[in-house]
Amino acid sequence: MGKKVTIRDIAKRANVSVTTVSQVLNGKGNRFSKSTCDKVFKLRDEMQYVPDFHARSLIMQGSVSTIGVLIPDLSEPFFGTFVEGVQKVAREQNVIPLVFSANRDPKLEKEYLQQMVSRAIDGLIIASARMTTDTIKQALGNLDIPFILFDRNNAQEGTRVQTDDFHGGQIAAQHLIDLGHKKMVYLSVDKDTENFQHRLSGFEKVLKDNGINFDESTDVLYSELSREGGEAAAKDVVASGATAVFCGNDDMAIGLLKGLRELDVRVPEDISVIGYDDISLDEYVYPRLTTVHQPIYDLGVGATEILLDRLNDKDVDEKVEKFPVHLVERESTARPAK
Amino acid sequence: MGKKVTIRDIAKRANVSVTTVSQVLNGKGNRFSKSTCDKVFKLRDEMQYVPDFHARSLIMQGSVSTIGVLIPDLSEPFFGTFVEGVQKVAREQNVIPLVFSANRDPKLEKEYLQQMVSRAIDGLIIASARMTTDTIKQALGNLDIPFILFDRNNAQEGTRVQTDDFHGGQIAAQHLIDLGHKKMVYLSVDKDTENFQHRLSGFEKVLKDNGINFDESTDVLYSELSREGGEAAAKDVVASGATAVFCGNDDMAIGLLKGLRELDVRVPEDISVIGYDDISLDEYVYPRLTTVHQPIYDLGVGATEILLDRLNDKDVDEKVEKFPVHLVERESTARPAK
DNA sequence: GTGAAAGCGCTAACAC
DNA sequence: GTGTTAGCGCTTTCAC
Repeated sequence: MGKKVTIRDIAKRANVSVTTVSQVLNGKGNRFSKSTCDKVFKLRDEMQYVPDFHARSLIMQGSVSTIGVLIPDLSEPFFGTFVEGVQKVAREQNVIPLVFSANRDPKLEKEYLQQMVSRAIDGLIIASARMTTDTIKQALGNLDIPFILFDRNNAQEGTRVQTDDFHGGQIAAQHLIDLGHKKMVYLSVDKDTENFQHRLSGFEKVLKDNGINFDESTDVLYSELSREGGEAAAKDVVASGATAVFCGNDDMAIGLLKGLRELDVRVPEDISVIGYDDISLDEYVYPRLTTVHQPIYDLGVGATEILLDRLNDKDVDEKVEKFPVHLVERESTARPAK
Repeated sequence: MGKKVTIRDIAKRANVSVTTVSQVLNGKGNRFSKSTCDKVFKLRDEMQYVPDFHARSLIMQGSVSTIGVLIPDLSEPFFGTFVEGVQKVAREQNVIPLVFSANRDPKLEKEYLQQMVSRAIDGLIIASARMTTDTIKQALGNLDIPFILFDRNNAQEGTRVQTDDFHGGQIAAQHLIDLGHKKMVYLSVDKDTENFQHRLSGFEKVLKDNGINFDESTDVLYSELSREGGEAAAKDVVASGATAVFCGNDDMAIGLLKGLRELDVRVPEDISVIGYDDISLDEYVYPRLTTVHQPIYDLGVGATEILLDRLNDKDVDEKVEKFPVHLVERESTARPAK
């Protein structure tokens, strides 16, 4: 017991050659007699044969079947949802996704990347702020494994899926202006990650266009990109004197909600809060969070579809696919108090 | 470009044999001259050689290095956190975790299981209510791949990690009783999943011991095990006339909080709510959720440690490791109104 | 209809 | 110090 059943074992028991077994089991058994086929199939079930993936893929290097997914942190629902999108497409197209969460550790990211390469993955989806296209290409060696970049990535090249962050920033600003706010701040993360920068640009542009003062040196607040970070920023937000704050993402916004509550600042009566992402939690915090919706699940779906397309036709050009964002108005924003 | 670099290519360029390259690269090169070693290392870097995992593991079937993790849904932070725990230990012990999220689809679960087997994983961690030990053993064929069961599992056998659900139920009941509640209901999922049943038993026992009426046919409310499910149950909860409700898990509790708010029922003034799990969100909902803490991350750590122990010494007995639970008192519970 | 043999990339005895 | 050789489990060409 416990010994792995091989195609040889089956062959022996069936009194046929390994070739026969292999062919029959792979549906290429037209040329064999029905009785032989039946015998082999029966034996496979009986002996619970499972083909050895390693041996198999050692030979059939070509057959698309595994993609790697590298993300920062699985305990964040944001990435979990993204991965679910990936898995959906993978499932449909019969490819196996290998998911690694690298905990934002560059060393680990590289290690996992190598792992995936050595496991002969056919393509990659990478979500990591830290990794540059160069780092990735280097880790990939001179193999030309196609990869798709996602979110928080400074990359200027490479195929990738994105949402329109600039427009997202605009949407947030317009909403706040429509409500009548005159003094707003942007709460973001202290890294010049491209997409947060874009959001700021869009936000700032609309403010300026509407003749509202916005000074990056004082009206952008920085904190950690997490609920804890948002919570910690509460007193800075209050100190800023703003009547509305645009948060870099929903996690920060949700943290901020808590922080403000503890300072006895009412949302949205005293301060309006608008987030970014539209994670499922937004519906369940109090007050329900107004936010800019990003189609996270769809991004997972889209990234995977693009990747799989490229795998099937290697010569598809590098491209950037942008997904639309939109406002989801809930209860954390309102007209400022007079 | 694009062609995979093999150990042979290196050997050729270095004018040595494949053995030499293999040995040197695997740190077993004491017996080779320094110059040879240097040459090989240099070439490896230059040519960006990455060993082929498949070829390698085809031979070294024994060397522990990959474990499979099968969970229901990655977008649930509960499981995400669990997996992070797994990854931590895996990282430390240099094993690679393959994570699959099967979306609660039994067919998919089986498929992924087979995938993992064919990828020659050395051990498994399975979190799935649906899978019985038999199903698993069957999917595993006659291989004796060690596996650890986790959460929501009806299994009566097999090594597994658990928390003390019975005690958790007792804790919840005691807390509510201490606050002075006399009429309580249990909101759970309509599946007789063992651990929810245990929680109920513990809850009920303490109530009865305190001379409080509890009738399973009327005082147990059922709904979906999700935030949506909790929300939907709000009116039933109100209709029950209870002053406190014990929820099967935090997701339900958080949904319930929202549902009650929409019904203009105040928590905890009108109704107290206590959850189960202690997911990180609890701090951020309003009111902050009182709950029974399960060490989710630690469970991931524990499960992995046990698995790895078994892998290193196959003869460890099947065992059940229980992790302690405790009350986390926040703001969603209070004395009932007079 | 069926099987023998080669070989995927690698490691590990065992020679020399 | 270094190379030869066999073989992991599988697929595939080609011969019978």
